Amino acid sequence: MTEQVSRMPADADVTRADSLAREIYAGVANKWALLVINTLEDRTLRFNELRTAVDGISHKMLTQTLRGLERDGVVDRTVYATVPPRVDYRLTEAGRALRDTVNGMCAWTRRYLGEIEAARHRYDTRD
Amino acid sequence: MTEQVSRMPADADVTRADSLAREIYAGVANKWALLVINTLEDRTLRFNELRTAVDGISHKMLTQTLRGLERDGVVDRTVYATVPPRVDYRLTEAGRALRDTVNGMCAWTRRYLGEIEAARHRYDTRD
DNA sequence: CTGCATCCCCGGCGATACTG
DNA sequence: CAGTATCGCCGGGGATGCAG
Repeated sequence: MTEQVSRMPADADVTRADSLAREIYAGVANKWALLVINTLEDRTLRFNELRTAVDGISHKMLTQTLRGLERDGVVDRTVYATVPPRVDYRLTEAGRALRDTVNGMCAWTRRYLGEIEAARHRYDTRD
Repeated sequence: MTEQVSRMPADADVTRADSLAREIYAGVANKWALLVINTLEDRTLRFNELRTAVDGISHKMLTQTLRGLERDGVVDRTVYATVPPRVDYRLTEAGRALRDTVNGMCAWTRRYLGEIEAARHRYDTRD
């Protein structure tokens, strides 16, 4: 009996975990999040330092991206009660682990840059 | 003299390569592209098989994503002149290399699923 | 079955202005 | 300096229909 009633919740948990993973994956798999993670590397940066370093990102998108990463425990946010205020951002342990995989994507881009360019030219001039 | 005239183009090339890398990075760093790459793995799949497997992706987005990946030489597209038509998609060598790094992100999600969930709860119930 | 075009709407994102 | 809120637009992307 216990086996029967416990089966359904177990399956439901698997489904929930899957959809959660999907959601996390989708949240992290976006341009700005990955660029921010890449930029942070091992450094501790302030809001405007990040804003300058990421280049192309707007004030709003940076805030939004940082909130998401902070919520997921990827970046750590430290507020200093000074005036003017100062806020430091750095990667958490989970964030550094993620950064390692993100670096792999960067390496891939560099490694295949030439091939991709060639493939594009072939594709664009086909026929 | 040759050194002087060759300097400017060299710098320009670096800049161009950087922006190209950025563009490729941005193109690949999106939810649907990564999910398609993950789904393809080592298999060869037809359009509708992919459509079903990726779940949540629309007809239009799948077409669009596949075109982009095909153009960048990440996926290989094979058309059979049969009726009804049949089109097979598979990862190229570059695509498989990219998949390896993408798998790293999946592994990361699984590894930190619990921590992320906890971090979210902490964030959402702070104060 | 696969792919392209069209329409249309919702929401992401930039710009701007205002608090602490 | 850092963050929040509001507004407005442009475009991503879903739905649908048609072609090969």
